[in-house]
Parts: sequence; C-alpha cells; structure tokens
Amino acid sequence: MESGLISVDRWKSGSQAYFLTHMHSDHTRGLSAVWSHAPLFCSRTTASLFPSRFPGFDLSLLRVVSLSSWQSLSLRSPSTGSPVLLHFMAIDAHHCPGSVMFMFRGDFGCFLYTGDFRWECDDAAAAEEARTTLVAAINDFPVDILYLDNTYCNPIYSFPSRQVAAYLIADIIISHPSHDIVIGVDSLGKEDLLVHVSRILNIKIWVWPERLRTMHLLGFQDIFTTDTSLTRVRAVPRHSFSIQTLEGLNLMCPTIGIMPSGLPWLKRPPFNGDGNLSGSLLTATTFKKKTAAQQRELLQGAVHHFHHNMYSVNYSDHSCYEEIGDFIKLVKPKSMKGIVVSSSCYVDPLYYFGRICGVSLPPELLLLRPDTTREQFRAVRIKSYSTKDETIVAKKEKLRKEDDHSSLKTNKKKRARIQVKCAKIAELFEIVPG
DNA sequence: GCGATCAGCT
DNA sequence: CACAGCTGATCGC
Repeated sequence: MESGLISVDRWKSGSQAYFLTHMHSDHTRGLSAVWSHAPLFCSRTTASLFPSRFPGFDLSLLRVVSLSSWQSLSLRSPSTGSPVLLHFMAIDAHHCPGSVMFMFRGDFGCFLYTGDFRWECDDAAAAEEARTTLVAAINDFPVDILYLDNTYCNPIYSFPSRQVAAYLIADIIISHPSHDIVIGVDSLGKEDLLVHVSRILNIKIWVWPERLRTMHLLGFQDIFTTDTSLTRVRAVPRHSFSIQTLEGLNLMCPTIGIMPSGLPWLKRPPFNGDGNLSGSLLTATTFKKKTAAQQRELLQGAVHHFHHNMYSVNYSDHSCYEEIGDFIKLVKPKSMKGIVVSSSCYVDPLYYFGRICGVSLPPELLLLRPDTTREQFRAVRIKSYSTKDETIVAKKEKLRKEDDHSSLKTNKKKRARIQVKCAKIAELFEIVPG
C-alpha cells in the first residue's frame, strides 16, 4: 500500500486515517491530548479509555469500529490524486480489553495487521467469533501480507493458557490462607486473571483508585474495591513492588507477592517442588487435555518460587510459538512480516513459518532488524550451524576483541550476548529451518 | 516551563 | 533474559 494513506499504531502526521489496535503506551507513543491529524479508528472499549488517558483529547476524531464487520473509507492517493477505496474490519485480538487486529482490503491487496494478540482465549464464544470471522474473510479474499505479533515467535517460548495460569495463581493464594496477597499488574490488562481469582476465592480484589476507574469503564462494577478492609488480595502497580517492598510489607503483615508474567522462560532453575501448592484447582479443560508428562512440564515451567514470599507465574497476553503457528496455518498468508522489532530475540516469522507461505529464509538471512549491528549479525550467523562459519565467527570475535575499546554501548553487547544464547538454545532444540 | 525522548529499572 | 510502563535526566522550543 502506498504511504500517506493510513497508519496503524503510528501517530506522525501524513496519513489520512489512523488505526489504534489497543491502549498500551508502547502503541500510543506520539499520541497526545493535542493530537489531531485525522480520524482515529479503534474499538469501542479503546475509545472509552481516551478521556482518562488523554484528558482534553478531541473525541470527535474518534471513529468506533465494531468487531467482525466490514466498513469502508474513501481516501485519496497522495501521488496520483485518484480515489482509493479502503475496506477494513476489526477482529478481537484477545490481548487486553479493547484490543483488535485490523484487516485491510482494497485494489492494493489484503493485509492483516494483528497488533499484539493472543490467539488462545478462555472465552469460548469470543474465540469462536474471532475464528469464524477470520476464516470467512480469508475464504473471500486471501491475505497478501500478514503483519504479525512475533514477540514469542521462537520454539523456546512455550507457556500455558491464561486460564491455567489463573488456576495456578489461585492455588498459590489458597495455599497461603492467612497471608495478604499482592499481584503486580499494569494500567490495562490481566483483568480476566483478577476476575478468575475473585470468582474462585469468592472475594473482592483491591485496586488503586485510578485502576478502579478503569475497571468501571471496562464494565467491571462489583468485583473490585479500593477498600483494603474488604479483602486480603490486592492488585498493585507492577512497578511499585519488588522484593524490597514485599519485605517491607512483611514487617507489618505476612504477605505473598505474585508476578503474573514469568521471569526466565528460557533457562530456569528446576521447580523446587513447593509442597505448599496443592495443584487441586487445575481442572481447566485446556490443561486436562495434556498428558501427565505435559502437565508436569507446564507446571515446572510456569511457577517460579524465586523468593520465600514471591512467586512468578507465566501469564502472557501474547501468543506462544505454538499459537502463532496455528494462527499462520489458519490465515495462510502469501507473505508475512514481524511487527515486533525491539525484542532482543527478534526472529523473522518467515524463519520458522515461511514454508506455510511458500517462502523461507536461509539461516544466513535471519537478520534481526534493518539497523542490525555487526555484533548482532555475527551472533545470528551462529545459527547456520556450519563449522566453517563457527571458525569465522571465532576469528572475527578475536579480531573484534583486539580493536574493541568498549566503543559499543553496554546494552548492545548485552543484546548480542542474548542473541548468542538464543542461537545456542535453538541448536539444542535441533531446530532446522526451511 | 513544558512536552517529547531516552536511559534505566523492574 | 520478556513485556509494559514508570521515573528521572536531557533536549529542544
């Protein structure tokens, strides 16, 4: 599609229509109360968050897009001046409240932009609607380019459904009946987790005042409270709690902290077999479908008791590798591009899933991003498994050490080290491209 | 002084 | 180490 027509999650001037997939700050960077370039299309839920996120924002710019139905928009080609008819549809992305993917069609072809998404969804009706909408749209008109949330587009990323994670967290809380509980959350997202915990334990959940206003906007009227006397479970801003604050809380009242996001997914110490956890709540259907060995593997990977009063539990609002694969098989795009380029473990989706599109990348072309540094490039080259390559890599590394007087920034070195680690792990898993 | 941007931290 | 998002420093107007 030619530039100057639309922007998705980008807010610089120069487009005739703007699309917002969801209200997370990394997707609204550049958007502000005074922004007024052109109409902005988003879901109803996302639109409802504008007054509190951007006080003073001109709400007349907002165009609410309903889910699973086509809309049209007349644009004009900046180069030729001729009219361009754009058809678009929003599909539930199950990432956070209000999050959507956008499908665009026109004479230019068909693009599907996922934004951040998790294809797995606890709400069976919502999952089915998203799936049938997508299948029907694709049958009519194949997708030329899939712009994909490739955050975890690597087989090393495997984690349980959000429902299983919610049961794991509820189990931790039940296993500590006389403790206060704090759960770290952000300004939007993980509401379903808190609702699960509330239902399973039949208690309210404390949230901070601004978060309560958000909850009310999202339609949760009774579950949440700002009254600490009503519950022992509090959802707190994730940035405000750490081992130190937890230790501080424990001086006043025995308190367990839960981080629903999971720290190390790549390499972690073996699960310490915390006898306090019963596992008795693990009746989720997605979990029961697994074999006993698979269940054990999931649990060992999913709960990390890394401090005597702090747990982390894998809880992701992005699709894991397996879900990304299922999604691509369903969409069958002619080609695709990853939309997440900031990750230090960025992998072009064509590397693992290119065969589905009839395109695949040889390992040498597994570039990270357009501005890939020499260091990162070298790290990725290791993935080509050739002993000759490894010799070259080793020689270059030696050369680099000789003339490198710490000219590279520390974070770039760190990123490169991670790359090497990822490449080595990929080897261990015997991942063979193409 | 204010907003935008970035480094740093979690 | 992820992601998401806060804090605080710096830059430009």
